[in-house]
Amino acid sequence: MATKQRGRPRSFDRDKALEQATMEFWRHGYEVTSVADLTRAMGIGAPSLYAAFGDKRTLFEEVLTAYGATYGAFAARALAEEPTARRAVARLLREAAAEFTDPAHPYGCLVISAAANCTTEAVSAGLREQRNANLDVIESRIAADIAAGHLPEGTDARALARFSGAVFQGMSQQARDGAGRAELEAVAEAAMLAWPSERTRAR
Amino acid sequence: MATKQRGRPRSFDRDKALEQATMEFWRHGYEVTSVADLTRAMGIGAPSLYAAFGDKRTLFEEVLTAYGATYGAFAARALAEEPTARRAVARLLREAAAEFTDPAHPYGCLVISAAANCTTEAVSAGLREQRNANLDVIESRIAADIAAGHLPEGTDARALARFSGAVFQGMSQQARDGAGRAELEAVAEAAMLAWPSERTRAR
DNA sequence: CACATTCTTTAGTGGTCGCTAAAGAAGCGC
DNA sequence: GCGCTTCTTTAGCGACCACTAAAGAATGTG
Repeated sequence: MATKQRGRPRSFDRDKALEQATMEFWRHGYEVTSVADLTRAMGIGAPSLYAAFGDKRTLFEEVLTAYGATYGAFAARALAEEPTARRAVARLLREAAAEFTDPAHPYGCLVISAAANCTTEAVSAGLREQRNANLDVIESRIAADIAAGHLPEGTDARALARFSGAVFQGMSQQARDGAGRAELEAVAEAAMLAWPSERTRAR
Repeated sequence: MATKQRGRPRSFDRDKALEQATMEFWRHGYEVTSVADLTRAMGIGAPSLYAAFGDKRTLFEEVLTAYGATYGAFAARALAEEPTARRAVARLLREAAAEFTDPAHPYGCLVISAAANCTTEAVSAGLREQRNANLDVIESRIAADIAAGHLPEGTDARALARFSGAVFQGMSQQARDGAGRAELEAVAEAAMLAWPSERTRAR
């Protein structure tokens, strides 16, 4: 309600500015990206940034949310839409190989690389929790498949989830180091060899 | 020759100061660690640091060299001393699980984490090259084993090396995120399931 | 039109960055 | 003792950090 806006209208596209901020944080990480870097990339003055997005930390949190809804959404989709844990992780890693090397944006995963060497404890703790939460999702999917008989009884769900997450994070690092899509797809394929084979419920 | 030192002697232990600098860079990364952080940790004034170690970048390079000869030496040893590529990588990952979680020093691998979000291009390029060089070592060991008949002919040496490196890097990240030694050992063990089984030369 | 509201622009704040000139302190040979 | 050398201490360089007060500009409402 009351969508009538009074006063001088904003002269820039807020979403596009947020997108540019995302690219900056993605490229250089939270700590190293300066407000001057951001304002230059966003094409606005510092007071406009602070008026529209709060301070640097708040802007970064909004960037993270937007990232999770766009570039990072493939991960949640893979883990939610596939019928089994094995297929979910296989798709997660396969799509990560493509996403991490897409030349349309910085390489690797923002949540993994932008958090590195972050001295702002609140930010680094939040990102760490986000990564560990993703591990929990994978683990619970594996546990469910074990309970359903799709994976062998002796399977260590926590270890297999950690392993899968480690490969995911390693792929992000290698994408940053210049690995190409095909190379990362080979890594993803190799990783799936470590998984126990699935069993169909019937039989 | 001419070991006689003239002038006022240095009042601090250079090696211990280097060790303290190593810990700082290891904890916070190259870019985020300030010279003020370093001088505080090393217990010396800024001019003493510059006289003894050059500038920040030169000090970091010396830290890297020292790290490779001590905390990071296990990796080169594992890759050099084991008879086969498979055993070399298995040992590399197993020992990494212990090393990355040793409470006597910061978690993870300095070469991997200290380079993250490093805007000083010379530094980040050097570290990237070091990581890629390690990949090459693993790949050549695998290729040698394929040639010697220890690994199946169809084995993709580059992919298997990249996979192993990705797990190594992922383990470093997870150690930084709080994973314990046992958990990382489980990851290492899982990773080795992706390797083809070895064949002895005598059929 | 005047006025209130909200944005942008200009120009800074105190603090920290990597780094260093200059002066004082501590060892050597003589 | 004196001078020479090399270190440490003090103090501060210009540049950048995240952030903001104040003034000007652009819209709405009356």
